[in-house]
Amino acid sequence: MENKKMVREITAMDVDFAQWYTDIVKKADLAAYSNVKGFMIIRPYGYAMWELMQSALDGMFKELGHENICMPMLIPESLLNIEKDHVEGFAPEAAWVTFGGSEKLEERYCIRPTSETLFCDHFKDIVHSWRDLPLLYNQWVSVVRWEKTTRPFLRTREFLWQEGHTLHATREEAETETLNMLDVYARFCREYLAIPVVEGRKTDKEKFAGAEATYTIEALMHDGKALQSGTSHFFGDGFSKAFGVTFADKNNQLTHPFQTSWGCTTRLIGAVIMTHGDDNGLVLPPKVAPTQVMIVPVAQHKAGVLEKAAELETMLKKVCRVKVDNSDNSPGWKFAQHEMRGVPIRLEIGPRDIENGVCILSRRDTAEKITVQLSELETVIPALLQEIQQNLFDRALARRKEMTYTATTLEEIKETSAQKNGFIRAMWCGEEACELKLKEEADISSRCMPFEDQERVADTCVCCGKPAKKLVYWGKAY
RNA sequence: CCGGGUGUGGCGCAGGUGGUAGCGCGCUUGACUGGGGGUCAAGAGGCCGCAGGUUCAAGUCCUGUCACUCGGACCA
Repeated sequence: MENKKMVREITAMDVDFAQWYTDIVKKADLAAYSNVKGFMIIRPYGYAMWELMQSALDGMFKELGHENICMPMLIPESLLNIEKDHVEGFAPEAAWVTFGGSEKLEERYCIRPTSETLFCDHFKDIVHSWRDLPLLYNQWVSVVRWEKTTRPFLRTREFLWQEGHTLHATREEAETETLNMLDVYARFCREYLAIPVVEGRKTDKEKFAGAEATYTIEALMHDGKALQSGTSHFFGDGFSKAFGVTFADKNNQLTHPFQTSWGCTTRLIGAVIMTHGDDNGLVLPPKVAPTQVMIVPVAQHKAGVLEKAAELETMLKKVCRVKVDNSDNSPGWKFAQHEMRGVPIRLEIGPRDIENGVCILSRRDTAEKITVQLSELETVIPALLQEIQQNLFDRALARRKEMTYTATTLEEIKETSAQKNGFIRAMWCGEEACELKLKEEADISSRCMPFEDQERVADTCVCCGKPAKKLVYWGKAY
């Protein structure tokens, strides 16, 4: 058995979680390193997950009236420079194009790190009247940010994402949009990824460059570190003013519209891995598992076994994403392999089962095995997939609760941070100085000011002792 | 960008004080097998990350460099 563990070559999670993560990404063949430093190749299995996420999210966006669009990849420097805070925020990680063919360009182009400026420049041309609003746009593209350290899915120099950009006639409407879209993300994480998230507002220190307010969903990983899993920004009319976007309102007054943007990325794949995985590898929520049921024939050389497996596959295709593993490997090898890749249900079928008209279903999340009549599969499997989906969410939520602490004094928060990883609920006065001090002394940053759970756990700031304004979730983050 | 670690067949690793490159797994061929990574037999596969240097002789010592990895700073 020792030997078999070595063959599996997955480091145990509790020994070194970060190492476990990078190992499993490679072993499960989700991604590979490219020859371009800091860039990642998303392999078919990982990309299939992304496609499932993409299609679910896109459906949610469209239901709310958003349309897809595609902007250029390059941003003229002059355009990027228009909004001061924005350019300062992104300058440190901008990548530049300076040549076109053999000719040095008059003006260099930034490879988009985000597309607010491009959208504004376009909005300026197409918005004239209140009748043109709102504009509800989204694009599925990749962006480039020259990160110093990279980690597959969590931080790479190029990543796939969607960025929604909307323009509204009133402040209220734009604010509502910002919060609605945050809620779409939160719902998506809960319902599809089985990841519970804390919705809240970022402090000014943590907000997006150029935004008036940034809202976030924060998830908690297996090791107690937080992961910012999606953001939604309210820009006010700051960008419109800077870019000269105007429209004639109902009173024929020239007015600057209000803007939002929101995005989530392939980082969500990392979130799924780090939220649900275990010592045997990935555990995928059924809704985003490329293969939901893997049929493993046993004694497949015997007459009728492969035929029966294929028959079941055809039947089950109507109710789930199913595949047969009829490769040459031994059944035991296949079991381990598909567990490592996180397939939610394994269906074992062999000669004995066929005789009895049954098969065995094995759950990835609990390792539980049940014997099921073949005639009942079409109803049992969808129900089981749903149960697994729910169980993963419940489990993750329970773990998050266990790893959420409360602190009221500086000593207490330092001690909690030193001993535990997780969210720490503590009051805050609103001063950036206290955020900096907590980073310095307790090694934590503010994750968000949650919408819910604004319990007044103390009257004074956990750091400076001045009157407290908000409850903040603090933590170590990826 | 700063600090630690690691680069040796496809993967995981071993190779004190320099002296003909090894092991496990995988792979190939065949046979037996098959309900948790099976067994036997016979094979194939390596400019030891890269570039210099020291030496009669470098995987091993020195210098440089690159890549990966962990942690920090910065960020989705």
